[in-house]
Amino acid sequence: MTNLTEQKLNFVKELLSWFRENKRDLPWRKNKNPYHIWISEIMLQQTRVDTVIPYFENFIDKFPTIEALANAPEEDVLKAWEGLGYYSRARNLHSAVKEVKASYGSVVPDNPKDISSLKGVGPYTAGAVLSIAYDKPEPAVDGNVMRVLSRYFLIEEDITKVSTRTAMEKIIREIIPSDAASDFNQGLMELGALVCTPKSPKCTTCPVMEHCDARLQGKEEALPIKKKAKPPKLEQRLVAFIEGTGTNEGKILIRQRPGKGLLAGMWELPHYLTENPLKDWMGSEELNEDFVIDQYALETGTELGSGQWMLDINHVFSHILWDMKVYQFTESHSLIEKEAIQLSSEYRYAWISLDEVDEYVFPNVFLRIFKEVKRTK
DNA sequence: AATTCGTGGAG
DNA sequence: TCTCCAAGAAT
Repeated sequence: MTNLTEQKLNFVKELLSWFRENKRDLPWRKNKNPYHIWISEIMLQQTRVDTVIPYFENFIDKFPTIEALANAPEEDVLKAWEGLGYYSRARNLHSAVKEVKASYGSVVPDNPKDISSLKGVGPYTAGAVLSIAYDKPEPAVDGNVMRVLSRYFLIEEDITKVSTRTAMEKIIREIIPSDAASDFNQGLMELGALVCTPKSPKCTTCPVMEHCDARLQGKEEALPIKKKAKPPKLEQRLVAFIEGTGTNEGKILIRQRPGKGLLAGMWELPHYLTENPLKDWMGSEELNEDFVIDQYALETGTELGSGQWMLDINHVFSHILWDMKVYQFTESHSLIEKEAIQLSSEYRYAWISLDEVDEYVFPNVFLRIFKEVKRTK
């Protein structure tokens, strides 16, 4: 460390001092338990701190140790993740924890090679766990860090590019203090979260504002450079809220999605993508209901009675916008044997009462539909 | 390199 | 209401 500029040395000193005075009291900062740090880092991927806190506390309560999580059924793990989004994180975490139990004596690996081999652990998470839990001087470059660095050093590269992140990891390796890696990395992220915010950065109270190149040139609001994401693709979907008759009296029909892709393995109400999205649903309600009846028959070989509009609801994913209309149907009669339902479809089906909803894992949009239905009835 | 993975809060 | 986006990883 002989060619460090004064700008860099100043940055480390002021950042550490600021962090130790201003760090938030967060649940995963109560101790240095590597398992806890790991869980928090997975949950925090693309997810706000305030959203994560209750999930983290419940998760640690349900699965206090590596062994407890490794031994838990996947369904229980997903249930604890319900509503948090990006459900592959939960599956990968569960798989990785089993691997830690099997291959590392239930101890979270403390070196880059081993920890990076775990499912769901990428460059950021590997560095975060190694530095925060084990004080290893590894970079943990997330969106906060890239925003802070891009401003402080006036880096005008697109931060959505991998090459930009690796360049920043190189900068961190040059300046990360070997005796304070944990506080340094956390300090960078904390500064980005509390002071060097995306909009209206609070430069007047920033501990490193004096040498911040972006601020000195009045460019802090223009950084970081980030390519705009494509708008979500519109999908108009017709949802079937099907109430059972006979032995299914008082129940509704749900189905489980395939194990891969969007909302993998989650339960939902049956719903069908319209072929030609008509702007603002110009088609008639009758045509919509007939479409559902036809699609449902094709998928399950079972007939539905006439439908009735229940509610409209939208849900935005990162890349898809579901514009949904929910119709209520009653089970009419089976065209074929009930057991055949599962044979003609990539979905599994189940009749449940609304009171049993909490025994299955549903993505948020369907929980909202259930809540609305319960409120209305 | 570009796309696919959820959700909800802030302005 | 609309836009952005938050402690990213896998493919």
